[in-house]
Amino acid sequence: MYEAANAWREQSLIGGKSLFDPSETIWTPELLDELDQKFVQNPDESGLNFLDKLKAQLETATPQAKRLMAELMWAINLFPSNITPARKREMITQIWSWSAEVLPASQPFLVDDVLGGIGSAGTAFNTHRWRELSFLITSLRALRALDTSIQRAILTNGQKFVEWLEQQPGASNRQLLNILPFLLFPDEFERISSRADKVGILAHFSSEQKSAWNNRPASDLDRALLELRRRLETEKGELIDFYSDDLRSQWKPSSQVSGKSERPSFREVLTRLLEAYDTARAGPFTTSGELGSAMRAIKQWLENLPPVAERETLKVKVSVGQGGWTKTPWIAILDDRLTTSTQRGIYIVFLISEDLSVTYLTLNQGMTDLVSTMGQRGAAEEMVRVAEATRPAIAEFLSDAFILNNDIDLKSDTSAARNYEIGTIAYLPLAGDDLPENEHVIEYLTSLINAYKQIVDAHTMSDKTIEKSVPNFDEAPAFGLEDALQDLFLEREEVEELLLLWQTKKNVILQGPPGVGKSFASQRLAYALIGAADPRRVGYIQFHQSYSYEDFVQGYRPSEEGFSLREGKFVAFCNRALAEPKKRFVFIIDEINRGNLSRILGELMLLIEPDKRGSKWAMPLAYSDTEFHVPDNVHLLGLMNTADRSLAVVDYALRRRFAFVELTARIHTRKFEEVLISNGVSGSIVKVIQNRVGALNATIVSDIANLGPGFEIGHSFFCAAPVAGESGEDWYKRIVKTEILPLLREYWFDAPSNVENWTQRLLG
DNA sequence: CTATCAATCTGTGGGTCCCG
DNA sequence: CGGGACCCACAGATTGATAG
Repeated sequence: MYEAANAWREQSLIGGKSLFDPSETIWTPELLDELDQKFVQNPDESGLNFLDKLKAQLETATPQAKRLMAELMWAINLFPSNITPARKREMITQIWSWSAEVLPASQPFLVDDVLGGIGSAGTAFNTHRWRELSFLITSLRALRALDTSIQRAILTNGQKFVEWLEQQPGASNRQLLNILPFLLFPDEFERISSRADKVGILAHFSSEQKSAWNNRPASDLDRALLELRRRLETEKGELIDFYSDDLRSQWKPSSQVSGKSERPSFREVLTRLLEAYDTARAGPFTTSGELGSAMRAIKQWLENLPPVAERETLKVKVSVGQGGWTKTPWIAILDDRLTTSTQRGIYIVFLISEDLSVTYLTLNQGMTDLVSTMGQRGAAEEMVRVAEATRPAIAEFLSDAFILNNDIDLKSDTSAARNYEIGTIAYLPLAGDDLPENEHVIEYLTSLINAYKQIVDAHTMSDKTIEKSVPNFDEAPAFGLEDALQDLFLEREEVEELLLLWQTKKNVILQGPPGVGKSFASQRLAYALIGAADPRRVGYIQFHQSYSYEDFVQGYRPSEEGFSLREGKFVAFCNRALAEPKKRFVFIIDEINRGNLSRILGELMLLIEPDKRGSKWAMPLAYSDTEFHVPDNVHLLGLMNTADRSLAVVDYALRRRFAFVELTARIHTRKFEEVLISNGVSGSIVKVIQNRVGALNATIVSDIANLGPGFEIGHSFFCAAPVAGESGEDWYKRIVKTEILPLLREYWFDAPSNVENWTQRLLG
């Protein structure tokens, strides 16, 4: 590419010869004047595409002028990488062909290597192509009017070139003003086509503001950039690229969303979408106007929903059709680690029935890909198989309102609708005229996203590639002590001891202050105990004040035909464990101290004891006659926050049935240092954390009257890496301000001076 | 019912221009 | 100075139509 650019300079700009056919001299003032007449002075405002208009404009031009136009087109297309080489070739040969001459075959200047492009010029370069082309023609005409020796000087000296080019009429805002100097003098100019980016880089790395740089001529910017590049390269000792992820995040921070307006209700945004769609589908397909805004509105609503917003990998897509109206509009939430398209994989999707009477919130599967590989029938079977394998793994994460089958009716006869119906794993119908309140929608979605996360985790942990697209729970990968140790802050002996204790006592409680990684550890320990990273065999619930026996064991729930007896989460889990007695199962109860244990467990209080497992202890449950027991292969893991003062003293019943394991803050361990360093935090910041937070913890521990060891600040607050572009110091301050200080205010709510004092000490 | 296709969309850009 | 409008090219997505 650089060679081609150089050849262009020597052969055409200086020599005046045609690039593709050097026997002819076409880069002449006369031909440039002709193109100026036909093209620059003769704009075509009609609605045709660029090439058609150009053809008409050049209708009466000489063959030489047409060939020159083809080569000009070549020149302005040398830089952009956002236009494919094939497209570039097509345009160039087409223009050349208007001259009634075939482009000599096997052009070295038209191969992919030359036309592949060197940097994106963005859409504007295409949109404003006519401006760029006019600018090039005008400038070259001006160049030719100069003395030959001056022409030569300009074309061989980068500084002279840019100073001359920026003087040409219409130069401001032309991307060629950035592109041409780089093409001809790649060592002196940046590979940047945008003035805005140049200004952005300079403003970031210098003391001058954007506005100051904006007022400078292009040559100043380029000189300053060259200096900057040399300085940075000396500092870093390696070549730099301003568009490398590392540097780019520094000078071009991603735009942040401003959450200014009040959040509308889900009911409003969905109703608005339905009404706009209903109105629009009477006419020809288009998503402009009200329908488009309604689609954007619901997309934004979902994107800003906390459980979606806090997971970067979740993407929202909305569709009402493509080319034609779909009978089944949908709004999907996809995790891009599993799938980026509704054509494959598992995802969350709202499906709207054709008559708009009902919207189903579903967990569903992409079908298009499957159909293309295994045919309609095979795909249908596969989807049913996947749905059946997935349901048990997610059941306990889903809100009770969900129904775990594919019995939905989209009231449409299209194949798309039928495939959605077949692929449904779980669903929740929302009646169009009676949509739930925001809080309920959020609750449903949160539980569904939680369930979805299990599937994605199983998928990513099993290290299967997307082609398999569906997690295979039957082949959950082995997970052993070593795997657990990799991520945990615990010593080998501690974990071995814990696992041994857990195997014999069956029930363990992990307790500790906030931020010691209890939740994180619980999953790894569970996998280590069962020997496989198999989410199907790990249950999880979180207790709260209103958690009840009915939720946990069994109870009557409202259903279509009045009330029906339903299994609680734990009983359902035990029944699954019963079916596979050779395998271990783990049930995790987060915040176990927040629920009223004897009220929630009822008679199970007795049955969970390690020596009361097995069928001989089976007894009927409160609401039914069938006998129940907790199988031997079910292990319980409770999580308890020792700094939670909202609860009463842990009662004796709990003490007697669970073994207690204490997790402590591990700020002074080598592991802690390693994790932080690998996150890009400097050693000095690590020392600062260890000193200051260590001192704080010492104070907390010694404050026996109010606090004590159970209130220490845990290490995991600092285990999240700095965000892109954030310095180690900013990161530390952010964690302190957003995580640690709020906690301290709670701890010392009656001693604000303590908080004040520690705010100073922590922030230095 | 299935397989394939044509038509037309959206998403995504290292974009600019212009308004408030 | 932020944000919307602009509306090109490409790649890929989506869906109804059509033929088998």
